[in-house]
Amino acid sequence: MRELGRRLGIKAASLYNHIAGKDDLLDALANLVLSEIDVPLENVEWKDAMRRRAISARGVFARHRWAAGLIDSRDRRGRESLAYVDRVLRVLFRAGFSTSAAANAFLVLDSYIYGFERQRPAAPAGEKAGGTEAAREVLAAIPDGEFPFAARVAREYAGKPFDVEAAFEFGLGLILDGLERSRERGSRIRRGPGTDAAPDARIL
Amino acid sequence: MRELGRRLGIKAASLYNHIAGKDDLLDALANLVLSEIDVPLENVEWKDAMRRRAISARGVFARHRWAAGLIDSRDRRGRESLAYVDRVLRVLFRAGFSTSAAANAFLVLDSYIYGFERQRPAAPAGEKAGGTEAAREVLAAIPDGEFPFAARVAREYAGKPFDVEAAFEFGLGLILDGLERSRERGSRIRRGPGTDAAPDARIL
DNA sequence: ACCTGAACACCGTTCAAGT
DNA sequence: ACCTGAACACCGTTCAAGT
Repeated sequence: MRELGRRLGIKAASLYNHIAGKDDLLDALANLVLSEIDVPLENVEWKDAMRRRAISARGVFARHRWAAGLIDSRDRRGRESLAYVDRVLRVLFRAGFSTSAAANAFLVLDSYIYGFERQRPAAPAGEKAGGTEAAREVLAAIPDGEFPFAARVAREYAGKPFDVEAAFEFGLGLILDGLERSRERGSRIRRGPGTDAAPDARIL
Repeated sequence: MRELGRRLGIKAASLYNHIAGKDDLLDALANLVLSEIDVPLENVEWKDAMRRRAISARGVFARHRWAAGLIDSRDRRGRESLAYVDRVLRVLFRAGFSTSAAANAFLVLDSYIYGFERQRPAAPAGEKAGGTEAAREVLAAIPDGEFPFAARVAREYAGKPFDVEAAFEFGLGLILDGLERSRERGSRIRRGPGTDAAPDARIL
């Protein structure tokens, strides 16, 4: 607050003429970031829509390393937040996911998306070249002869850069394929003779 | 610090006779939590070992909601941290993962594990019965007629509890199956005639 | 060796006083 | 309507003084 005031050329106390408090500001910030994530709605297959959403979200979280933490520390009741959730679920429902299947798919995907950039050691420089420096530091921290497996990986990436985007899309592909498989499996099972499954209970 | 001192029946300043500072303490805490996660080494197939690790970690992060955030805000150079990474990689290497495949598998799995409990709305009470209260609050926050898809999910879980463990293991299964598939695909491709692939380059 | 009180440089926030 | 200075209740940390 004090720092923000300073940057605006204003005393911290004056901020309270414009916002209710720090929480208010952080909520607004979280919503702003959320609105940067793009969720295609028209003319897309669900898998493609989710892939594009995931990639867009990861980009945002890579640019603003604090963002993922901020968003899931706030609760999900702001308009922007609800609108976002609604858009994502809309895509899944339209693709035939049941209520619980959609909820699970959402949770699985977002766990991965939100967790990814947090896991990744902070890469100071560009995107593609990420990790090299971090790997070198880890390597330096490993005592001689200890932790050979960790050392092996650190040595690998101390040399060649780690392709962050490729790694993300590798995991994303796994998950999307898995969701599709379980969706098909779900409907196949339920479509057996004599079953008149409510669309609500197709999977899980 | 001041609060911690109070609980120990001591002034905050006295803490500095025992620890270097707050950062020191948080590092120790992160390592302590890490050591609670169990990574089976003997007589286990990699998939089983990773599944057990994941379930154990999720349990820890569910019990200590601050832990996942703490751990990935610290850097990975403490002994405990390195030992943990080393154990996990050892399992993967022994199962035939290449260096980069192991690194990717690790990153994908941990992104999911660390992201999961953060994503999940805080469930005040017990594990299995989680989410009901949260769902009701979300439902109450949705304006009439708006966000129909979000409302549909909220309505579902305002009634019946959300099975957190089942949801986690659903996603975990997807990812492990996907990793296995890509591992097999990897070795199949490289084992073609005339190829003498280094074990280091089997996948990705 | 360990504790204490006082102080320092910080926070976010409130509020009476100014314009 | 918006800003300011002063103050309040907090932080983590330092350090001379005590035992």
